[in-house]
Amino acid sequence: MKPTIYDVAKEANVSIATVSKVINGTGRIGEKTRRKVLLAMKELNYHPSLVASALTGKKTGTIGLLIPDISNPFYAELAKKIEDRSHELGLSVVMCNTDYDEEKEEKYISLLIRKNVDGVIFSSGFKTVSLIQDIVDQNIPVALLAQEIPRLALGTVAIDDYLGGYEAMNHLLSLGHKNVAIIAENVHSSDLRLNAYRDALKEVGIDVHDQYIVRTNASISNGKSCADHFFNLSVPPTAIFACNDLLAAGVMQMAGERGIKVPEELSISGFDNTILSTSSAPTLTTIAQPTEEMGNRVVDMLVEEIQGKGASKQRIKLLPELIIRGSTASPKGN
Amino acid sequence: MKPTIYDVAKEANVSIATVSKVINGTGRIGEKTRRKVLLAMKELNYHPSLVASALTGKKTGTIGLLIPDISNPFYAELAKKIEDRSHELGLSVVMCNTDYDEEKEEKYISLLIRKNVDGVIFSSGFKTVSLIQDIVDQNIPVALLAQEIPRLALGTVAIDDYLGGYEAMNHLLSLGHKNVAIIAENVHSSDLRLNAYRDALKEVGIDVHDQYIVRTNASISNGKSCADHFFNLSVPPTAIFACNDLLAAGVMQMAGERGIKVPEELSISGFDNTILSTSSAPTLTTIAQPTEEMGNRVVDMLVEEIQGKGASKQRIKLLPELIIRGSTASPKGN
DNA sequence: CTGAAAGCGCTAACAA
DNA sequence: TTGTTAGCGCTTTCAG
Repeated sequence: MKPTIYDVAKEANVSIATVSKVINGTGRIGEKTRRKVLLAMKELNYHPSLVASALTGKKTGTIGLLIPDISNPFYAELAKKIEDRSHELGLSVVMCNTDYDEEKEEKYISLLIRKNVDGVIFSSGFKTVSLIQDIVDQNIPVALLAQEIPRLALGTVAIDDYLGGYEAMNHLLSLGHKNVAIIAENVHSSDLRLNAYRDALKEVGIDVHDQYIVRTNASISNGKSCADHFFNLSVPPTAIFACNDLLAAGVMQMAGERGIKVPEELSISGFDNTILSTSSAPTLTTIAQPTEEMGNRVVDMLVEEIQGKGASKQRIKLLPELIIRGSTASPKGN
Repeated sequence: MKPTIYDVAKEANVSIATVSKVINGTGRIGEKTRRKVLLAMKELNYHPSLVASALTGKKTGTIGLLIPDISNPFYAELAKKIEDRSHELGLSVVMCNTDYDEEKEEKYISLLIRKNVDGVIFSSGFKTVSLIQDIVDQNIPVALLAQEIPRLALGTVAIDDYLGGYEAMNHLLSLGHKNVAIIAENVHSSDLRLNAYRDALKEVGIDVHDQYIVRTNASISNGKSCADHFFNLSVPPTAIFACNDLLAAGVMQMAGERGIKVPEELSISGFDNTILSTSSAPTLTTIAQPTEEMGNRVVDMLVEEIQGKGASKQRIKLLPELIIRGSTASPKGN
């Protein structure tokens, strides 16, 4: 069996209270006894049980991370930063991949509550907002990432999606494109990017055509089929704004398959600035999200909540940045 | 405060033992009481604490996943499959991103022990083998993924790396390449791929030149610098076998920067068949690992260990598959 | 400076 | 069928 605090106490000839104190550095302990105890712990290869200490009211040192799809490079990057920062702060993270599936979301929420996690980070793409309320009701600190929920007073770290959308559109329009399509996601952030899309078009006096607007879930294959749809229109767009790099990669692939040259015949802008945007050819013009800062700040925000100290809740909006690469150019004959 | 089993018992006018029984479906409970209890649980929005039940000797329902870099698409994919399967089986997974850092490895091992996880999956890239022994000593079930450790009698799911390396080399050589370089990783699986590299060359009577062999860590930028190194040789290789897609992507980028045409002037083979291999242009010839099956089987294997039933430990070697795409061709003048 | 003892929320005999 | 009770391993007063 795994050694317990009793074993250590016996080995060191002290009481369990004493052992507990040296483990936690609480109370005053004589240098000799401390050594004795430390030694006994080494000897027995003792690892204090977090389960037991959690039961006595201490924190579990665990946070939950709800993320829609870890195989999307953007989320993978975010997860990595979150994990990094959490680890620095001595927290471990339970990865909850929801696959945009409400049932999984629900199961995970319940699980996290039962696990007594210290807090949870909800990342973009969360469908069932009412579930978040469930967790808030349990007095479990929550932080929102890359997703703002207007009606919930929760600490949030996000980027300005409207601005990001506007930057992408502005770039495309200033290159001279008139027929610009958009592939948006079925999540809130895409609503804002879509608003920017519409506003940007109106601003330069271009009508918004519904046939140029499509919504889907993030994946390369969906990007391909949406592109295919656009290419089949009687007046195909000369530029496509894909609301994430995965979709953009799909568009680029389909363009390749149809023999459509990028950027000569078709300009493409992605969103997220993932690893995909530099590994494609041509490289992808995209909107960068500061994943590292987002990850750090959301963890820090959550930890502050957990420790109950400090700053009142806030919504932090970081600014996206347009990264111009090889997939965008002026339309032919411009 | 969060409701406890006592609150539920009081609300339902029964004892806590009864409540416990209906929660776990153990013992025999009258239909009426069961309903009463269930109702009380709903009313109070009660979630049984896993922490408490874990302390009484039950499983924690948690496994640890040690992975070197979740932002590497191959690992992200693997993590996703593992998470999927675990979730199906009612397990949650603590993500431990080690960054190939021995200190992090060590901290995580200790953490997982303290957390009383039911088992842990060590994925390729684990440096400090002795640490694995630590966890085995604690009687915590372990499964190895994509990484075989010859001296440890542990359940393992991996691919046949030698075969994978051989397939890649065989493809390159049969295209007529004579000067083939390799970029290997600093992990065990690359040893095997490197062996295959050497054997394949010898088989066709080509000398193995050390200048064509480089080892590094997986990243695009390392791929670029290794490629740069090769391009500067007096006799640059006409083909490069990169031991993973990240490195291959780097090679492709550097080739682009130097104006070297792929595949006309340089053939590239990757390894892993990640999302990168289809999003690049040209698309990348690579060796596919069956991530889904690997993920499923390693989880199943671990669970069997945990449940103590069944099959003796085994090493499962799945077979890799060569995927020929656009980045390889016969060398010029062949 | 050190130890005894009362819980934390739940499970699992054992009684009733 | 239901309840009583003794722990699980640890923290934390409160005494000594």
